[in-house]
Amino acid sequence: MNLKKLSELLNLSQTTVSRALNGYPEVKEKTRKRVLEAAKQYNYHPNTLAKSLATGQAMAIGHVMPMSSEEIVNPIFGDFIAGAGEIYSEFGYHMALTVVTDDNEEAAYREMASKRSVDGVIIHGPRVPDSRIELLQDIGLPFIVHGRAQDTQSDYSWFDVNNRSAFKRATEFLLDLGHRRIALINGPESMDFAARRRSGYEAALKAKSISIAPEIMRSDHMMESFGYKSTIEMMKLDTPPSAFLVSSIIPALGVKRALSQLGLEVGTDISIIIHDDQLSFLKMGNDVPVFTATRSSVRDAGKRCATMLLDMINDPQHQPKHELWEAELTVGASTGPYKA
Amino acid sequence: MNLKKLSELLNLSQTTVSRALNGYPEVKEKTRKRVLEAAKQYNYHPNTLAKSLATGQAMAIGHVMPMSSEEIVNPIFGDFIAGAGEIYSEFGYHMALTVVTDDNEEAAYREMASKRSVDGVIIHGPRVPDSRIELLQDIGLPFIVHGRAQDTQSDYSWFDVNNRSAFKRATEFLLDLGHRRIALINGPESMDFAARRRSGYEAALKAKSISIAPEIMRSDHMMESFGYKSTIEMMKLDTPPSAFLVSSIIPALGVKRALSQLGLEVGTDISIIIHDDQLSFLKMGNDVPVFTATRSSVRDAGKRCATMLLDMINDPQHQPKHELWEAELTVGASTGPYKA
DNA sequence: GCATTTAACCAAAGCGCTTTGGAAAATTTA
DNA sequence: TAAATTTTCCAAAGCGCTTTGGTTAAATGC
Repeated sequence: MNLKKLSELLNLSQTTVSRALNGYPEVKEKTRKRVLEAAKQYNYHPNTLAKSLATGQAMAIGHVMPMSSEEIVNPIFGDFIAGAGEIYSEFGYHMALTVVTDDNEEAAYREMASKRSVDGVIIHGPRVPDSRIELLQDIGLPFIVHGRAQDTQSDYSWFDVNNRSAFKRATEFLLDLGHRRIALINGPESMDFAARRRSGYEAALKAKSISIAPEIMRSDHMMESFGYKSTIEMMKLDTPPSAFLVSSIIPALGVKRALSQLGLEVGTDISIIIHDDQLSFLKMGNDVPVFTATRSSVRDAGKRCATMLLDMINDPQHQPKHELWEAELTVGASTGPYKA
Repeated sequence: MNLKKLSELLNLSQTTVSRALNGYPEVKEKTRKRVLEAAKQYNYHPNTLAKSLATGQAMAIGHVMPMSSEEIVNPIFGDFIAGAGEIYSEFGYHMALTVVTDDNEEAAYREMASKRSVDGVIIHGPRVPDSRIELLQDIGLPFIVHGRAQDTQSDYSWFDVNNRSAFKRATEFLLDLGHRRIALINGPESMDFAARRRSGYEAALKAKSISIAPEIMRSDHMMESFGYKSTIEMMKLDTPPSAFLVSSIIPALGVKRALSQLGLEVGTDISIIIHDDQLSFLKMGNDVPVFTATRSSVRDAGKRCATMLLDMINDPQHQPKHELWEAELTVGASTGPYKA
């Protein structure tokens, strides 16, 4: 069923049928009703491609899922996409997902722009600095960054969680419990968020005149095994850490596994505090959370990013917008006072 | 830059330029070279929408991501999509992702078909029975099921892991170690894969004349907390299980957490065997895996499904195809002989 | 009652591509 | 060298929609 057939069936012009369906005023109410009913009866939906071609709006948002050389899929991605997807559905957009290897990422954006297959894109996992920002500004494709990049001259829209303050806060929490030797298990420091987290951690230590100890700071892809391995190694040091600050629940699972294996009880013998993206499948603990954490739902972040981007797209003279969310500290069972 | 401008620049007709770019033979080699160079120079990419409209091929595959009422995002999804996406990229397709709440899923498929925005779809998480199969057959949209559904009359294409044999094998492995009371922590039994897994588990028990004990069998969404809670409860029984068979690494983490908390050492005091989808971010253990597991990479499954679907789409008179992969048992540190 | 406005509809152009059915130019055949 | 064939290119139609610029019929103004 297409417009032509439907209009013939109704003895109306395509113009009128189209207008009736799209809610234009220059069509009699009675006619509109007739059209809507027929559309329903014949399960008519306008061909997306034709519509997009005619209107110049692809009604799609592009997401590029970079596949690191280590072939790790960031679990954050799934939850973020779920959030964003909800918003897209609500407004009739859909999500065009492209999987690329790291080195093809720029080409992927160029293609999206040139093919006119999306109305905007979301940039995931910004690095410091990130060439994608300038690229998209050049080609003039609306975009929003989930996170921020540093060292960028120009202004652009971003949504971010205040990673620095969250990690400063978390470190202070541990310091207040009496911990002085606090390990940092961070994400890859080429990533902007990891750099900011480290900066927050260091700021809190400096404020207490505690020196930064590189031997208890690690940064890598946030896998379970990374947390495990780092912990095992650090606990062998002459003065091992008494607390761990971990960038994600995934490596934290590894930290916990290592500590259990060493016969240490988390929350009493040794403390763990994490940043929790509230991944839906890893909600742990009921009344008392398993991990003390700075929390911020990545799902909600997805929703917000999508909303902001759609707003931008539908407001031609939009100015760059910024939004910074504070993470919330929730105390769980994984932290306790320093035990000598 | 579009075809018209490019052809004017080249002093050629749109026809010739189009043919040159698409590799048709009726264009002089010299001309083709000239066209290709100009296309590159001006960074010309054909407008996807126009191309799709003209050819009738959307060059897109639809994925519907159902959002359960519990709002859980299955982490499997991310890895599967990464695999499928790789194949799509390779063949110039893209992925159209739609997030829907459970009750809107059928409508989402109908819309995709009617809007002609995708050339085919992948069905995730088939249930027993699953109405989507008949629906898609009705509307005539090519599809492949990741998994299988039962109780379906007609033939359709699917790709599946042999869940039954995997769980039979895993159960037998535990039985051989002397375990007689084996708990099953399964996915939701409305899901086909979970039903098959249970069937494999029961078959192995029956073969040894061990009775099925409902009090040590659970099925629910595969969250960490589900594994934890189930374990705590089961270990309170008069005759608690001496081994756990767990449907995914996620609830297995919860099982392990509960057992550690109870002071039991996994692998000696009590055994865990899991089905491992080899989620990239949860690779645990180096030489010896943490968990004994039946393994099957969901990432590879995504690749294979995508390949099969594209094959179907490009072969108009395709017959339904089926592919069943066997999971591989790898022994890790989480299992050991039965200790009275 | 006639001119003017408004309401309701339509024909046709256009979005940017592919593809059909020729036509002109180059090449081969006789 | 003229005819037949092949090569190379092009004009125009069509994919299914939206939208511009009418036109006709009904309503309003004076």
